[in-house]
Amino acid sequence: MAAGPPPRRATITDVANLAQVSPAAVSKVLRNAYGVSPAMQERVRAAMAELGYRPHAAARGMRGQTYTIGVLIPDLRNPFFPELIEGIGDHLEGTDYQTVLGPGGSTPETQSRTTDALVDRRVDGLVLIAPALPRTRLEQIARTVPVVVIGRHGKSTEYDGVVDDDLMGAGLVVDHLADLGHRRIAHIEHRDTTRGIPTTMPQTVRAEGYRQAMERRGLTAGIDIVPSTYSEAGGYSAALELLARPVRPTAIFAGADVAAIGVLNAVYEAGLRIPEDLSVAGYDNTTVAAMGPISLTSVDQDGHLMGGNAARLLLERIERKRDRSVLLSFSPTLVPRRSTAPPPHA
Amino acid sequence: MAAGPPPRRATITDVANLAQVSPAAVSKVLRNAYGVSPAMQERVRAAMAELGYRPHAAARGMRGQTYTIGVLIPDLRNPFFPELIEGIGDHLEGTDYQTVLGPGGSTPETQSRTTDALVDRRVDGLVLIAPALPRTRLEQIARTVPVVVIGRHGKSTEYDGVVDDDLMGAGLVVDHLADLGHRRIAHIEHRDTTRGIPTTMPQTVRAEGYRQAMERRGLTAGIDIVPSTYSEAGGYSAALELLARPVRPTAIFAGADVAAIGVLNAVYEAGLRIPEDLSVAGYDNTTVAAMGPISLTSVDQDGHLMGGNAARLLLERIERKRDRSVLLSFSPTLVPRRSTAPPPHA
DNA sequence: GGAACTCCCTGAAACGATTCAAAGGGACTG
DNA sequence: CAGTCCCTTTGAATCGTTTCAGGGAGTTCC
Repeated sequence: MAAGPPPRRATITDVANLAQVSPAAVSKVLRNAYGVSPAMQERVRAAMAELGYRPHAAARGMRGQTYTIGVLIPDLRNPFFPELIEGIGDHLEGTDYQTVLGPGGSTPETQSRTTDALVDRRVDGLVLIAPALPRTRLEQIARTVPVVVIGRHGKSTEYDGVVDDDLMGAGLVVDHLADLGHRRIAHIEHRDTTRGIPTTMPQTVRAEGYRQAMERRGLTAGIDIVPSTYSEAGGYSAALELLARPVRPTAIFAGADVAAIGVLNAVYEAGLRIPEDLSVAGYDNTTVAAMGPISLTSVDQDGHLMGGNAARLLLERIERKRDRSVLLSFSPTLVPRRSTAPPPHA
Repeated sequence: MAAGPPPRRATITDVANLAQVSPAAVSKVLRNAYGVSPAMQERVRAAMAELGYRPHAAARGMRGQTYTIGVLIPDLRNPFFPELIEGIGDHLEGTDYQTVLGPGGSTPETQSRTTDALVDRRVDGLVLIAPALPRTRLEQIARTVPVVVIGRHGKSTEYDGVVDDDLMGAGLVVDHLADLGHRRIAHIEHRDTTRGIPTTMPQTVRAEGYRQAMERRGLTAGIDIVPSTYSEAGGYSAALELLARPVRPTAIFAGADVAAIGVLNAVYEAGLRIPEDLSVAGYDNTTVAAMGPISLTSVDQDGHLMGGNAARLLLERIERKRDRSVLLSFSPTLVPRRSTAPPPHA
């Protein structure tokens, strides 16, 4: 109906005046605080509705909370992250909290800047997705504001953690390939050259899981790790290197789907067929992996579940229901597809 | 070195005390405001550094600005959006502004909620990416805070716009296919059933561009639009429908790459070959399109450029350098790949 | 019937910055 | 040398909300 530009946003005082109560009372209603009669509750709500009142988050933050949860997201292109975000958002649905994303980039510097920016904006809690920051920095942040770290394996007393068991995930892939009869299974690892990248990152654990599983299956001789990056270009160059080996591997386990795609490109260009000549597996079970023409065997982490739990842990901290730290480790599952099969002449 | 938890965050007053100046002076230094002597500038900066002072964004927002740019991002999985975000971020690099993303979902209701949440947090400006909100709502928001809308074709006096010329883009695809000899070119359109979705959305313009181009090329009889959704499932089902036609199209132009992927799946399962039996083209030139095994002909929009310009327009508004609205329209380019070729027996 | 509790509710003081009017101090002008 | 002007600096008010210490009005209990 009314379409004119509101000359001024209604404040808590406006509401208080209209409802004939004190601003403090309105504040209580706003926060569902204790000590409010139904009658006043009613009147205040009516006044808020009439004025179209919306609380000023920044002003609230000056004394109390901002009802904002900050999420550091390093790489917007990583198709796994939206799952996490949705998990977080769904868990926060119905609460007064609002998710806000800070694009953090991939370097410790940019991530540090973005995290600071979120802290400056007084978020009530922080979810850090696979942060490339040293542990001391993480703990320093966690002393300022409740923090949940997703995807880092190290434990800390300062913050909570949610991880996928990458050690197990890598094992699932090796077992799957070994069961098919492969003995020479190569692995593409993400090896970051930037200093300050900690060893508790998923890529390191995945490589370690690969190594352990190979040993467990008695395939120590077939261990072959190519350091590269989790990217299409990284997978591509690593695959070229592997295809040039005097004795080629019969299977390539890329530590991430994106890298596996690069492998597919290289294999495609080399004129080899998948899975007849070479098996390829990835990690993350991204939507790309599921596409018909690609059909990539991959490891699935339940991102939605992980995100939801991260949000839960964070709220527990914010609402002071818990004060000791927790590390939640989820088990991944293998999703076999057409990119893996028994090796040639097996 | 010092690792202990700072007992309290330094405030502007702490800085003022240490530097022996007034808080107002510190505030000026902070904002690079006029009327500050180099000497004081120097002393204040030193004090800020010594205390590790960081401005409290919420408190700043109470009177002045928050130095925060809010970005509404409807679908985190859309691989085109990261380009835009990066473009925005790069343009803001070096300024005091920080980008913050609000995950908006795909419905008008959730997008409206997220936008409100950003406004409640007093962002200085708002970039709305392909918002599914009615124009009146957009204008209402724009009267509260500077707004740039990306991807909507309608003009408004209240907000600025940045669009890709989808009419031209669709024409590029049709021309390309027609040049190859195709006459029966089908199009998959995104038809939203939700009420309140305006007709200035890209999908509508793309469909119109397809129609106009077909007529221009004298292929009116070959016009065949399948309403579906821009998603893998949507492309899949639309392709099934098209493949079941008594007279099959020789080329399918999906309005988005994701939908094109669905088409590929269906075609793959039907045992047809691309491009020998059928040509397929998409839109958006996502990373998936470039992958070797897929190699999808697509239309490229320069997202980085568009995002950067959106940020520029927004800053102009925030800094009051301009008060009349602008609509920037960028021209897309065609990226031909292996998924398109002359039709069978041509 | 008075003391002790409960409940609701309120006034005023924060929170950390920005803004604004005005004060102070030189340098320039006539 | 007084008057003007300009530039730097400051004190105090202000933004919208929460917090905190009480104030009043009923109840309950002995």
